[in-house]
Amino acid sequence: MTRVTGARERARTEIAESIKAEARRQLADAGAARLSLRAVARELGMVSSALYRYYPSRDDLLTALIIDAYDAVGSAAERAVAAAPAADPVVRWTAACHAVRRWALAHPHEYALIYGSPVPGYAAPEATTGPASRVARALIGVAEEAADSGLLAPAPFESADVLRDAEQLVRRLGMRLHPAAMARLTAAWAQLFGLVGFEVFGQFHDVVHAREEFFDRAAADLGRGIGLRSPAA
Amino acid sequence: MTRVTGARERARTEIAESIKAEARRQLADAGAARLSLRAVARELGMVSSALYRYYPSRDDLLTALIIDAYDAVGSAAERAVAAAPAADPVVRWTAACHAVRRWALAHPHEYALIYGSPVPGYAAPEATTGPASRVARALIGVAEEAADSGLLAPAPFESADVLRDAEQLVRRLGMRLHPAAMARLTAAWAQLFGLVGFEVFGQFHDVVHAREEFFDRAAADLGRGIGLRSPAA
DNA sequence: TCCAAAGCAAGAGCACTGCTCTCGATTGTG
DNA sequence: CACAATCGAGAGCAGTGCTCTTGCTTTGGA
Repeated sequence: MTRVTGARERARTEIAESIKAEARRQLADAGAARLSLRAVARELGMVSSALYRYYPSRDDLLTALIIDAYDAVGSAAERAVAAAPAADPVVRWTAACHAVRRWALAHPHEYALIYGSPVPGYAAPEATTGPASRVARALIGVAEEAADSGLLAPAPFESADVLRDAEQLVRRLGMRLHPAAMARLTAAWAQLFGLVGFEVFGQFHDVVHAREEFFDRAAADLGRGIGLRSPAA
Repeated sequence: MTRVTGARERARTEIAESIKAEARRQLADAGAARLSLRAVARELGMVSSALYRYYPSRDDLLTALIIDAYDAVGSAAERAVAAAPAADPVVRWTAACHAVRRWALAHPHEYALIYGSPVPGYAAPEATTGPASRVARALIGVAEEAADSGLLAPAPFESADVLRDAEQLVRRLGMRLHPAAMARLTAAWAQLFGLVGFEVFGQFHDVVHAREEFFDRAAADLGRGIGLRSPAA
């Protein structure tokens, strides 16, 4: 895959990469709104106009950061699921949830970039949709395995339209979860980010102090809500 | 309450109000990031430096808008609860949820301002905490009434620390809900805004199409999850 | 090997931003 | 009436994203 490339091309991707790295540093420091192309260029010892050779606009640079961020949470969730014991779907589910939360707390500004208010006038390009679904795929994977082991209780979702949406979605993602379960999982997916977002964005300030425990219980309930069951001991 | 005030003072609050109104218009149009003091001043026929007599900084103007936004969602939720039939807590709960969702969809940028990523370097002043809790209070009210009518099933929350947080919170808000119920409600509260936020911020694009129905079921499940029960027919 | 073409950094410049400061004019009050 | 507080206007500062032009360097083909 790693084709041999000319010196120029190699230098180009290298510079583009260090621009992104510096941008990510500033993003982590001060947030997306304060990310300045000029400051990035300055820090890299180049003039601001030179930077436009690598990223045609601020939005393009942000898009690159967005894709990386989606990949980072996604892979964190995947790794957490892979590392969790295969036997108990509820444990696997909460492991994925905790991974998302941990990543979000460790990278609040990157989290805000992808799950917070969208940047003004910014439309997510197609390129982001793939990485954006990695967390969802990980969660769906847990539910599918549970279903295979007979540990996914049937939980109906009484709406033909919603079930149709769910079926379409499962097909598009190339997965095989039952539509009703998929519909409930979609809700749980959104609700998970409600929990994480409130904590990251400070809405739990002076409201919840025992946050890890609170989240753990809430996440487990979320998993049980979509029908996940622990194996009988 | 409405004290008689001098002409100057009256003019002052009037101007401050029209600044806020124009700012809200621009916020609704383009989002918080694109809200420009200079543009507001321009639209009002004044010079930008004059505006600083009324709002010492952009953040102060934003704070005023934030308070108004919290009040707007809060009152929408309160009115929805008041208008819903008193007999069925689940219906009352979902009515509040729908009110929040409707308001959010109608005012996406204001929603983003209060429940999206916090503006960089902006710390919510004390003055916002009151209005910020109105939605939560409305939801808690529904749960309390349900408990009074015997329609709140006991739903434990197995964590002493979390229960202590919940108890503290209930006391601070001057309410009387059972701590375990409060803990679950806190989670449901955050999850509700997960559902709403994902829809408003476009995360449901190409994922959920039957959104009203989807939300309705999810919100009802949320209510049942904290123990709300419909009265036996 | 030579040369045109493409890629690149640099600088100047445009229109915009939040914010500060100063300077007169206006206003309400002692 | 006089004085002090308040106010609007303007200039100005430092910063932003982005464009365009000017030369220099690297590259690939004749």
